[in-house]
Amino acid sequence: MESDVFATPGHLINIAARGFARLSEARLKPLGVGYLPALVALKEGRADTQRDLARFIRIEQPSMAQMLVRMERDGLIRRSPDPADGRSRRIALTDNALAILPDACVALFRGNRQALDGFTEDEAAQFITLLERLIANLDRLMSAGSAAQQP
Amino acid sequence: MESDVFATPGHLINIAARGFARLSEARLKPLGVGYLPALVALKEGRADTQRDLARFIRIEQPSMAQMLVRMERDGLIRRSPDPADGRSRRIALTDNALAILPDACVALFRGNRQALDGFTEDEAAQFITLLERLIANLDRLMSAGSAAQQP
DNA sequence: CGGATATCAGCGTAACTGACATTC
DNA sequence: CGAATGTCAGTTTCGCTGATATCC
Repeated sequence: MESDVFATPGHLINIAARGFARLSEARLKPLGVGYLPALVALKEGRADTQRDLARFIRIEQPSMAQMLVRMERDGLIRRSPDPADGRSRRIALTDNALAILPDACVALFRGNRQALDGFTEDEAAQFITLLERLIANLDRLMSAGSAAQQP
Repeated sequence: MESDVFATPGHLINIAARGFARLSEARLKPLGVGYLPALVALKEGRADTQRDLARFIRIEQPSMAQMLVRMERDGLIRRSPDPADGRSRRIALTDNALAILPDACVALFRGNRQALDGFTEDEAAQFITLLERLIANLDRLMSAGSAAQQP
């Protein structure tokens, strides 16, 4: 069985993820790499509380909280008490973030386009589709927990 | 132009990588997730010094060194002075690592197979190919970017 | 000496768990 | 009261850079 560990999706995806991270870090210079999904989610109104953001980004609350602290430190968000719920805080983008976001998105899209250099339209589209199917499988495996084991 | 940040390869790959990491962490219970590539590289004789391992795994030397410290701490490797080169140390797998590795690889392959559940043979093969092309593109982008630094 | 190998020291991010406080 | 929201504290992993030792 010539199964090559170094040609598994898991390993390759890990390499690709690190490559993207480094490229993005170089290009979105002043901006934390991991911030963008949260910033865009906020801008598009997909979430405006820590809880919703954490669910959307798919991380736990403390991780989200920590990121929000950094984002606030970096002047990207502001948090104000929620009048309707004393436990909650409303998260809003600062003007600075709104000013930076468009360029950051442009850089992001450009990096993604270049990463797909040489891909035909069909290949790019299928790649996205396959990735989404793979992620769905991983979700299913995790939520199914350690109970399900079928070869 | 569809500008959905949440459907970019970079973002999806990042989600997939975290999914794989969590799945692997759950399955390779006693084993550090990131260890496997190094362990397999050692077993297959693809590298036996820190320098070669770092190049193969594609991380910097201090990162590799730190991982080797953890691996040594966890009883997976042993390092002995290289008689032919006083600077270098030969890295060898312990019996414990050799005993654990096969099962770990089985678990790894099973996870990868399950992640590709529903993929046809062609889809799986093409997915790998596209990933490798994407990684090559990222490599090119990074080396080009750092090489063309002119003040 | 100059270059390669490894290590030390320190930083930053990203995630986790567990234990609260506060408030609905 | 019980559940939800958020924060605090501590840990681990992983990666980086920069600054040495040491050796070829």
